[in-house]
Amino acid sequence: MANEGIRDSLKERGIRLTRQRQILLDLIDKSGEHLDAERLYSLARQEDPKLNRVTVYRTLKLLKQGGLVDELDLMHLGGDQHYYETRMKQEHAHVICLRCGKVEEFFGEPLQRLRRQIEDHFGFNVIIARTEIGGYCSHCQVLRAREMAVAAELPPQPAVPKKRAARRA
Amino acid sequence: MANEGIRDSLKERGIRLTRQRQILLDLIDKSGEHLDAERLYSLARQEDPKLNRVTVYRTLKLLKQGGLVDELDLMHLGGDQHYYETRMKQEHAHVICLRCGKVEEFFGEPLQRLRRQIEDHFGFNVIIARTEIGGYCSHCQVLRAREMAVAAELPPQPAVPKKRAARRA
DNA sequence: GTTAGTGCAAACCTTTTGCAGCTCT
DNA sequence: AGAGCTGCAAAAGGTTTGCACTAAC
Repeated sequence: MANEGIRDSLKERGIRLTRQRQILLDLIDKSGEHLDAERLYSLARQEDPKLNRVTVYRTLKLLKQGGLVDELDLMHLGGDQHYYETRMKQEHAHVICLRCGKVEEFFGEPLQRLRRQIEDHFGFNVIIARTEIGGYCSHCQVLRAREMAVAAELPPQPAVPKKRAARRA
Repeated sequence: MANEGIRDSLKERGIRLTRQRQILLDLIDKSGEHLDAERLYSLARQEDPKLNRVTVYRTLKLLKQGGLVDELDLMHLGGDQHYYETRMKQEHAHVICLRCGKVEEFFGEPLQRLRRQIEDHFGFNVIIARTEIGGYCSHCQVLRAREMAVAAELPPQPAVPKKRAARRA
């Protein structure tokens, strides 16, 4: 278990480390991807089928308020849900491909510089910074160019209804 | 009417400029604040009481897809709705006070620099960048310090239920 | 006269709340 | 025992969709 930082932080504030929270904590902590509540719920149920969706939301809220996880939108590409990541890493921007949905992380000095400038300029006390960048990754740029060329030759396509996520069980 | 840029852009793509859209366009364009759909709807109804909320959403989607407005979250301080602003201005970050809710805009070279670095680093084609910074404005920093001091002396406060926005009509 | 756009109602997805019962300490 | 948590059901908030009617070109 690698999430001792989080566990300690919770204990200090008298927050109980229940079985459900341990499951969720472990999942968030060791997941490579950016999980949303529904995905986290579905993973958690594999370990405890009784665990309720509401508990997932309550736990996420707790962690968010405690500054232990960051909440992301990832440009709302997958819908209006939120995504979560542990707040251990250095500040970084999320770079989201609008075509394939791949998410890259960018670390670099402009982020620190931006933070510093805003603190200086406004006398602002920065607590949390979120930078999300949408565009096309190198791979999708060529695919997209091709798609555009084809679309230009064809009569206007009948719009395919945007697929929504499957109704939850 | 100052929104000729938007009007032209719509016309070029054969999108009709209906009375409803003109109302909404004018409101978005000349509003100083960051409007959400509900606020826009309420303003629009003052000019046309028959105008439907759905039309507001459809128009916003249209403008967003056309790259004519940017969609913001403003750190979800006021709830999970989105805010909109015309995309005429130079790229800027939004700086939101987590206590009083005031939103400042920050223009500055770190933003351009960040964009450039990401394009170079990933070979990424940046279409839209969104930076939102939460923290405490200079004014609220002192108020907050005072509040914390008081809270520390008092027994734990009974949590006041978070007021949700009034149910829509 | 077409085709696109509107209004209405109803659905949808995501998240929150109320409350009774359970569980850590 | 007592505060804190959970699960369940139900609601809320924000947004989208289906469809018949209307209006812009």
